[in-house]
Amino acid sequence: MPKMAQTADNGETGCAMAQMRIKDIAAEAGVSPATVSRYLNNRPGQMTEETRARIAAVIERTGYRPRAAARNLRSSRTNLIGVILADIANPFSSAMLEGLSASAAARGCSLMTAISGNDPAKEAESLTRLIDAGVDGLVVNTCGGNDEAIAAAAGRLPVVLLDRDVADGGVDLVTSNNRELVAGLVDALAAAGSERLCLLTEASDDSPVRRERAEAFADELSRRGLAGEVVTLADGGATGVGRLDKTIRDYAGKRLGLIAVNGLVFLRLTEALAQLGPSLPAGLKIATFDDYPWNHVLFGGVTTAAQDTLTIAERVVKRLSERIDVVTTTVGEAAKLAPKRIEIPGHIEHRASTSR
Amino acid sequence: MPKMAQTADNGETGCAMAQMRIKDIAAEAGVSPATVSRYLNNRPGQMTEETRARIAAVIERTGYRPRAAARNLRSSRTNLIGVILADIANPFSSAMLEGLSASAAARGCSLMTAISGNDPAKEAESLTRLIDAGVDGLVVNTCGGNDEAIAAAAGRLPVVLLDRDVADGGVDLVTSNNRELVAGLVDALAAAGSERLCLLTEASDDSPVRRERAEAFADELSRRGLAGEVVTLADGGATGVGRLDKTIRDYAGKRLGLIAVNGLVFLRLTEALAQLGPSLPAGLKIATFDDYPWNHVLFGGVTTAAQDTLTIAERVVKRLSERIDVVTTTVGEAAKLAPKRIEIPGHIEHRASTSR
DNA sequence: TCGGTTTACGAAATCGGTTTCGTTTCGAGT
DNA sequence: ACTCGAAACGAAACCGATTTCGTAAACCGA
Repeated sequence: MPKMAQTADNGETGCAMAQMRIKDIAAEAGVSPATVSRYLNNRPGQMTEETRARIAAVIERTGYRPRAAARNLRSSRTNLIGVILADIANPFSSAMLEGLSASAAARGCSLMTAISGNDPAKEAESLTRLIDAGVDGLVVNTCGGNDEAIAAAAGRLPVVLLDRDVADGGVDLVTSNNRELVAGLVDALAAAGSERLCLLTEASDDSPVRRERAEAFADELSRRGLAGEVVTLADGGATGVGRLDKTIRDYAGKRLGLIAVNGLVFLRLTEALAQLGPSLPAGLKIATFDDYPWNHVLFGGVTTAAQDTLTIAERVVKRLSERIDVVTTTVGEAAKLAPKRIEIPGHIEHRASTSR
Repeated sequence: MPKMAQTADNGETGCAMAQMRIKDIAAEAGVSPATVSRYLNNRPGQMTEETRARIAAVIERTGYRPRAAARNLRSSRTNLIGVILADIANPFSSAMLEGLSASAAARGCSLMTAISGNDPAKEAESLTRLIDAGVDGLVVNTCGGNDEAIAAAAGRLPVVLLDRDVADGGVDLVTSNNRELVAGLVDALAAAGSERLCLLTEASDDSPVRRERAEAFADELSRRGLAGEVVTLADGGATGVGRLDKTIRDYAGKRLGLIAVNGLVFLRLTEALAQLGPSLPAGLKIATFDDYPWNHVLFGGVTTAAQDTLTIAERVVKRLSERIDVVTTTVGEAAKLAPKRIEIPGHIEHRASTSR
């Protein structure tokens, strides 16, 4: 015999305690739960303006909020977007997170975040944890080493890669237009009179982004007939700085132009230069990627290739939404979206470090 | 008449497609769904070692993963922790997020994050959105202006405040020991020979943190009989820098010691100093809060009050877990935990800016 | 006025786990 | 051998929404 587990006292005691359920609202408004549900999701099967008003009034009065868990179960949608970030200390990542948060909120979604700290094992764990949690889609700024796992995930639910691609290549990717940015920095240095250009990179950094920037750099040099090379610093410690130091000393006064491939390398460059003196050696010009707030201040301002993080975030969420909509709309395997590569233009902040 | 909606074909076709349900596992292992559920949550009602092994084998083989939404619905727990951050651009916040992420993951929880961008309206919206999503508890780094809403939330679910308190005061708070840190910085400056100290703050910053540091600063000065004052910069733009500029010029060569109340103020201070010259004016000593990576580099290294973000994060999650456990364990209103204020000691990074 | 569509809405199945409660089995005590 | 209590497990209710399907009323053109 089924138990009677309805709310016992339901008199007009305005005391809307102990969490209302949709059927309570329905009863109070004199309609069925189905109708309330339709109201909540304003579904095609419309209702009388009068019914709508009655339901609205009850909900307003009781402060009713539908339980997400129940909704998720039945509809198998959570309105959650999973985000895996490689390195939150990187301002690019934090800016990204802020942008993603805003764009997602604008679509009524919340963010579930995980941070791998550049550890592939953690990244893999985050991947399964977020998927198990039931996210509708996934944004991954991968640290590498999980390419198959990520590709596999992309086969099971919408995934958009952020900034860093996977080997396979069958997954959506949103990134800055690195070739354009590299060209912009080379432009700036050339205009400042640099005759020989170096792109500074780190040995441990074998990311697609680094490779792309390095290739673009080489292409750009040969296209303009400029001299230059890619200088790879040893990781951490004095060795790298020493190498850098040498490079700088070798060329000091010879119209050398330096580009740091990312903010971390720029930090190490700054340290090395600090040993030579607080201001730039004469004739040395500098530019960098990643627009840290400090770039305004160091050396009186460092010319910077700034990424349009807000737009990137927006496009990521937009693309993910498209995929999510397809998944929940399409019946079978039909209408699979082809993987897409989206490049967002950035811009160059011209500052004192590349003035004449 | 109830429909037969079981999985139709269930032959030994190892092809474990279309998402297994707990009853499929149960059938395959020759037990009831209840037993599988007990296995998944290793519940007190134990089972035969043999049964356990059979279930484990089936789960292993099929790669079954329980659907979180269903679990959440019945148990009304989500293993989700909501996090609201005021300003993700602040490295303190990103470090915090990383720490929270790790600590939460260690307890099998995921993070739902929202970023208010110091906008009270967004913060309020995030508050309701996260609560509606069903988080088990909430970590709030408030930007202010929502004190009653936050207090109200704390009455309905576990809430732990991060760094910034609310007016009411009835909510758990985890923060750095600001008095100790201020004392440490004053120590460093005094040891470096500064005779007159200024604490630089911003007009727009009326946060409890700023107040606490300012009070501690004043106390520390009078305790040691040192001269000094709190200097409030006008917001943004030249005015603030001008004010600062004047202060510095007035005192230059007079053993002035400056403390930036946070990283943002330090940035502006650096800008102002850059106008005077790339290295510190003679006799000027500097110290700051918030350990940005650049603090190693600027002025050859800036003495910094560093917060122990990892420990803070860990204690936040621990405290939140305690509250969550109480909520889900306790029957009635009994055993309410009293609000608690937890202070985590930080430490001073002594660098060149306060050397003799 | 009448068949044929819409439109508005309700009854009940459903999502996939968890939890309660009851039954069977098994071992120990006398 | 028989009772009793605990351990192991199954049947079925349950969480609270969504969704399907069916029906009655309203509408509409001929």
